[in-house]
Amino acid sequence: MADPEPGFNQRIWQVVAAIPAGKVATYGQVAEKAGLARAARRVGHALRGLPSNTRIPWHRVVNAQGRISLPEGSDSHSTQRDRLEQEGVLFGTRGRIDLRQFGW
DNA sequence: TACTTGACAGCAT
DNA sequence: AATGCTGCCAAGT
Repeated sequence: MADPEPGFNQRIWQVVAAIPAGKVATYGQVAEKAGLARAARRVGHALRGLPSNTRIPWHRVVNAQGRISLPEGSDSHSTQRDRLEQEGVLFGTRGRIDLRQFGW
C-alpha cells in the first residue's frame, strides 16, 4: 500500500461533516478528532481536495485565530464567510470569529 | 528522487 | 504583538 494510512481523508471529512450548523472548528480540532493530532496541515489539504459540489460543510473549518484561512477577496473566502454568517456565526471587527462563543 | 509549498498550530525568542 | 522554528504529511515542481 502506497498510502500508509488509507481513509484518513475520509476520516477528516467525516469529522468535518459532524460539525453542527452555526458552529465552527479549527483545523487543529478537526485533526485531533480525526486521530491526526498536530497534523492540521493535512486537514487543509484534505479540504482543498474537495470537489466543488461536495456536501461536506468545509466552511465550518477556520484556523486557530478564528479567521478564514483563504486569500481575502477570493471566491472561496467570500463563500465561506457568507455561509457562516448565514448560519449565525458572528464575525468581529477584523473579520475574526470569537471562538469563545462556541465554548473554546 | 529531492526539495519546496501549503485551507495550520504551538512554543520559543 | 511580531517573528521564527519545528512538527506533521500530501502534493507540486
